[in-house]
Amino acid sequence: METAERLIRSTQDLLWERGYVGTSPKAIQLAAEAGQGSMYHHFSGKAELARAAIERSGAELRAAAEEQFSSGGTATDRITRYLERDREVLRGCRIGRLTSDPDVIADPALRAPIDETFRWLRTRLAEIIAEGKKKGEYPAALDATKTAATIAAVLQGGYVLARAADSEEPFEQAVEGLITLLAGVSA
Amino acid sequence: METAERLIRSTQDLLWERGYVGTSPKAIQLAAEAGQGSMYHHFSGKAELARAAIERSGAELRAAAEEQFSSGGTATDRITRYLERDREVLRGCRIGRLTSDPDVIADPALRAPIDETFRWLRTRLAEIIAEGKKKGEYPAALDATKTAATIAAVLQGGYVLARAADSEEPFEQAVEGLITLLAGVSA
DNA sequence: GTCTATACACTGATAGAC
DNA sequence: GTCTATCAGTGTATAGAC
Repeated sequence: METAERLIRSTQDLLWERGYVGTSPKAIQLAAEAGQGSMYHHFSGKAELARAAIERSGAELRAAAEEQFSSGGTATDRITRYLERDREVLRGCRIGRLTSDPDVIADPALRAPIDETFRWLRTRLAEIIAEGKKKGEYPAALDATKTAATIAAVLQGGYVLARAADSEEPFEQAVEGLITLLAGVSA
Repeated sequence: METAERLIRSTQDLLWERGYVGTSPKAIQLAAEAGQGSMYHHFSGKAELARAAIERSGAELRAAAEEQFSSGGTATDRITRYLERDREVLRGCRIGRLTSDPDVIADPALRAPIDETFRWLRTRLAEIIAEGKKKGEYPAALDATKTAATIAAVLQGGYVLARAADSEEPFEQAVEGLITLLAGVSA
């Protein structure tokens, strides 16, 4: 694998594991088996490398979600499949966890790919709910945008509760509770 | 105010603002207007000080939530009041945000007060839902524990979405979406 | 493209004086 | 209790050789 590619992937891993503040150029170089000069030849510094890594992770997250969204069945089927997909719950969300980092949120270049990813997710969920409304699966009065935000929030919040408890249980409970609530508004 | 007290409060602020990894003893001393020697006289180091600060923040969070929970009205009234309480959404949750920090999650002494706080919150929400079930406000089949986890998750996830978007909007949408879903299962 | 050398501030403490 | 001195290590680069 090329050096630049190894640097990006190592940064993705370290950002997931340690966050932005907790990730040093030195640690990236070590993980990527690249020297100082090599890293600074390919990237201007930690921020640019992080931007590349976050963009990559965002794209991967979107692709993984789209796999469930584009699978067949009713809107509820597709949403449920997305919610119940296998996840490494205790590691948290690679993208969502970065929102805790003040240096990420303060830098528009680093926040942008995170913003885009969640914006895409909420929009995509809203589209699926809107389709469900058209087919009579949900009442016409259901607000697709708000419901989509609720679904995205349950996942992100589920990760938080799970990491706090050092157990996947609260994540699973939150998801199952949401599925029950969604069933309650179904026609 | 006493020095130890000032140190704890400054640490609470800095942990909220910068996280654990991003908060240095020096920054704490500066904020608390205390010298090095003073800080290390009162606390063994950064970890012990953080523990005191997290415990304090957890207790404050519980007290603030209990204010809404113990107010009058139906279960839905009390939950809605809690969900719609004024919050500094873009700052995120003082406790929840710390779950992103690997050094916090790795140290049982630091994770414990976070775990306790969310465990209390989920239990308390479940009690209120159970009361609602007894009074016929919710169907007997509704799972109080799961629904409680969903509610707690929507708040924590709402913070994540809001910080990603640099806007309170997705938080508010997620909360409103949840309230609609809860109304859907109400009798 | 990659390497080594250098730099300077900051981190998280410890030691001992007052 | 608080202060100042000191310290080994890390963070985040830049400079210039190869």
